[in-house]
Amino acid sequence: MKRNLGHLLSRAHDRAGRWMAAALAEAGLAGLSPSHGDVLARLFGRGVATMRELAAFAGRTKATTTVLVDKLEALGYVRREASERDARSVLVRLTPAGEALRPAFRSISRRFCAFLYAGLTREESETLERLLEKSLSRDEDPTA
Amino acid sequence: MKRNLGHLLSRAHDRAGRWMAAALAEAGLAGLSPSHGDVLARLFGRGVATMRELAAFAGRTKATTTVLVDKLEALGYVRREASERDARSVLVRLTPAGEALRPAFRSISRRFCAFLYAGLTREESETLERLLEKSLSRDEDPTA
DNA sequence: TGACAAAGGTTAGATGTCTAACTAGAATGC
DNA sequence: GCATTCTAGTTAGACATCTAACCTTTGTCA
Repeated sequence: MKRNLGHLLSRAHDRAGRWMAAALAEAGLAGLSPSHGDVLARLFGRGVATMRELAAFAGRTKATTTVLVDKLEALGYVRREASERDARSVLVRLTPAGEALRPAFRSISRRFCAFLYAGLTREESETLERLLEKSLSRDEDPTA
Repeated sequence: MKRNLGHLLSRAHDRAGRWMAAALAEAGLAGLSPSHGDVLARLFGRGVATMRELAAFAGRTKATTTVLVDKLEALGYVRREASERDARSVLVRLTPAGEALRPAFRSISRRFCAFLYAGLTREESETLERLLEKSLSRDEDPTA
């Protein structure tokens, strides 16, 4: 035990982020970040979502999500709509151009998994996921 | 197997970063980021280091490290010195004010470990480290 | 020795991210 | 029914980070 879990997490996270940024660029989506990918992934799964849902899914704040959606909207991949049920709420939906990204995203997603789990056996992969989930599942700040 | 290792890594990394930022603020070091902590940690271990060494240790680029050291220097914790052996090189050294941070950093480091490994048995902790290291140890971009 | 490449650092500009403050609409409670 | 409080989202300002371009010094090699 080297007690360097912090460093390992940092390196693993950085590497995953770099891989994803490169993959997005390679797919003709230069300028999009992994967080933009999270937003799109959510829309591919649900079709429509509020800003709040997108923020929660991407693990970013509302403010950041506003900027992320601004960019996707400027690029023509999504559009904002007013919600009928709640006038405060904004619904984000894929445009046809956004829908057209779906196959590229499936490919990226599949290769991303292959990248992340490369070098690990199936059993090791499951163990790694289980331990990370266990580590994350306790109360938010046990030292407070 | 949920195939969500990317999300898990992201969450774990974010959480560790937030914990560290809060701990630094609590120690009277508000405004310092985990990367500043990495730079200081290296100096506590080695006493003196070049920009290049600090960048490698913190896992940041040279440009970022310049900014990090700028801030630590402005706060009076480190100072830059010319290297005698290589006129291109800059040596970074702790000032007395920087040295004075050492005990606070020991405490933070210890509590950080306790935080990261909380909820895991010793064996689980070792397994988690080993699997992350194994995952990180392959070639940089096997999909290229 | 002299040209050219490589390496250490910095600077400039862009971007993703955060917190804090703000607007506007919905819920709650007396 | 009206005031208070809460919630959804945006904006402004700050900061860490990156890449690209640059300067200076060192190393290489013919």
